[in-house]
Amino acid sequence: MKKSDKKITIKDIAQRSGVSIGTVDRVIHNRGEVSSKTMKKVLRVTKVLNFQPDILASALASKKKVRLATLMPAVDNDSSFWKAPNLGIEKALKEIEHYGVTHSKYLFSISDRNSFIAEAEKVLSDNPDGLLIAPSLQNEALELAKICNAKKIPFVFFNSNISNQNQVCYVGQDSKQSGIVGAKLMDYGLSKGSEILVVSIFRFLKNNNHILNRKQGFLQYFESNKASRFKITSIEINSLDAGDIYKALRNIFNIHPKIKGIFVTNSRVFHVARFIEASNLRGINLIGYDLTDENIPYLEKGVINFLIDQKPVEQSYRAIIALFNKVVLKKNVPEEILLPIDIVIKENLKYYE
Amino acid sequence: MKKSDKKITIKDIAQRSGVSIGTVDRVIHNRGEVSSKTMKKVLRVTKVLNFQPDILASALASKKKVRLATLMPAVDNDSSFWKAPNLGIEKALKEIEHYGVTHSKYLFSISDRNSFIAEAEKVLSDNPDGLLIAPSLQNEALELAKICNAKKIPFVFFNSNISNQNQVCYVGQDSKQSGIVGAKLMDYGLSKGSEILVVSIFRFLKNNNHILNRKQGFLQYFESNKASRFKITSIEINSLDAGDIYKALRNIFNIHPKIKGIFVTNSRVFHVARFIEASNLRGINLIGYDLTDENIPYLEKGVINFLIDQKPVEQSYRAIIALFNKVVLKKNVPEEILLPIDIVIKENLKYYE
DNA sequence: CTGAAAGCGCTTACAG
DNA sequence: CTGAAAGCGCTTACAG
Repeated sequence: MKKSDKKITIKDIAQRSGVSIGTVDRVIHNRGEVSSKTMKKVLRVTKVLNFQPDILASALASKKKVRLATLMPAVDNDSSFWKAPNLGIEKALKEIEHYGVTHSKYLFSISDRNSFIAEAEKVLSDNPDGLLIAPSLQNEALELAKICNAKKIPFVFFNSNISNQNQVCYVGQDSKQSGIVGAKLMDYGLSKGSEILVVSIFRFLKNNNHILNRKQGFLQYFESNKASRFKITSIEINSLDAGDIYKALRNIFNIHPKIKGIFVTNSRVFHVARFIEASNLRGINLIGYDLTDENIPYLEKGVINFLIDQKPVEQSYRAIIALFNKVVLKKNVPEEILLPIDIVIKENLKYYE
Repeated sequence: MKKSDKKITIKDIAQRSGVSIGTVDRVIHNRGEVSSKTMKKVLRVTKVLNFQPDILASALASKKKVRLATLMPAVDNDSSFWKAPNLGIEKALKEIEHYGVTHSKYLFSISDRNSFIAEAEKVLSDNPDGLLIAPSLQNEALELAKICNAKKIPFVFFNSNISNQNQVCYVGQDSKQSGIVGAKLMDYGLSKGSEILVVSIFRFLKNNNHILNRKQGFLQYFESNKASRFKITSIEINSLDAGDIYKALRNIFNIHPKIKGIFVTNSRVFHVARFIEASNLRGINLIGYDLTDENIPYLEKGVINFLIDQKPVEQSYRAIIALFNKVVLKKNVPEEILLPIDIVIKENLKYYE
């Protein structure tokens, strides 16, 4: 709190070291052409005076341009989830544009692996100074990560993660824990002996740990806590076609007509809500993910009881800032930035939209 | 997106207007000594070129110092709630210190109206350029607001609000809506016919709308939705003494032994948790506010089911930034910044701490 | 009322 | 290996 009043500048440290400010700049940025003797001297003074460079002045004087890029899914016509990250990216860019940061976006289709590969190639040929990746198609993203490492392009994963790829950082939710939260909410509201259904809907389920982990977390909660209270059934639907999904749900309800709780492992929960409405089912506890345009009306109507929000806007915002900190400010960035598992009901919805 | 590539500067607009950059600066900052003719000319060019001043360069060149101040409750030994805002204030200050912002803190005791008045007088005699106020003692804060208006000191309310005082902004939660959220969670988990207790604990209850509004929201939910499902009783405890609180609770439980749900309208919910534990009561649904050091252990143990978080760190952070935007950057600030009503359970706790 | 000049703290060639 | 100088976009006295 009481720090010395006057801001100390490279001028001060130049004087105290008996060199010119140009030399000070060289040692601060470690760009060589300095004798080890003066190097040491300057570094010492730097420490002693606790010099903090003024990054505003630095940005002003520097003509350097930094090019960032983002590779993420396009909004598909099934779910609008991927609209939100754009807002976070834009917000972050606005804050850092004064630092000479530019940005390009590359969009792939979440149901088309080839589109991922094509866009990844474009990114690589543009050779950005830093890359933001949503690795929703895990196998393909893994390949990309390897190439980035080879080309020394620092990258941040956001929304979902792949462990140990030398990413600068992962920004997103702990997917398994979010499943546990879903389970707790289910447990809290369901009466003893009820039957529960877990629904996973994704084109390439085996290729997406994010969704699998949620299911695992959900199941684990009941295994460890109250194995006997509920009977749990799971289905996987490897299609985004509304007809296919409807058929699969109708089929499972024919077999298990007494299901009273449904947990959907991603934003496709609205399909289940539609099914419930169309089938005129009553008293079903429905929990899913994400405040998408498709889901929100069902939360408001009470067909969906809880939506778990992953803060998609903040994810991309924080991810860009993390990349900026690493690439531009050379700051240390934490390996993981885990965002809250927000529990959204009709009554607190408007503060998350 | 496609904006003209080159950044346009006061130099550009000086050239295009046929004046010097000094003059441009005068009109941009409206500091007079400019003929209306050149004024108009320069303004026109400014619009046409869509000139955006570089605030980094501006801050660098300017020697101006801006003094902000905060008046808020000290941490009392009953609840640690007021620890959190300090973090938000510090985070904000770190981000804006390059702009020449300094800050002083003034702490009053939430149980001592005179201490508020004493600190308010100190603030006023220091005459800051902007003031952050937590108006927990409403009547006293109201007086202060009036004086600030007279002295033209812009101020932001945070945590709780007093309407129509010409504040720059209110940053905090919608207290009534948070009560509604509490009610919904109570409703969701309680079986029909249960009895509910609403507990308010505060030294000067009548002097704090924030807490009263929460209660009102809670009651309103049940009045409008399910009047008949539950029986609801309320008590007010105008003391922070643990003995007094314990006695009051014991008394109410003697009269209403079948209470199955308790809603506490502020961070003092841990008192009720202690009572429940000590009395060995079972199957009680307990909902309260704030992730304080006192409350968290009871959430973890399962004595408290839900805590509604008001994001105290973010509140103060956003409040300082709002003040900064208004005072330093002369930006427009929204009248209200309403933060989410976060629902916290044991399972998602760690992401909010 | 207006302009020229110095300076904020740093970076970037350029000369030696 | 090192220093002096110009410049980033803006603000601030100072002359006139």
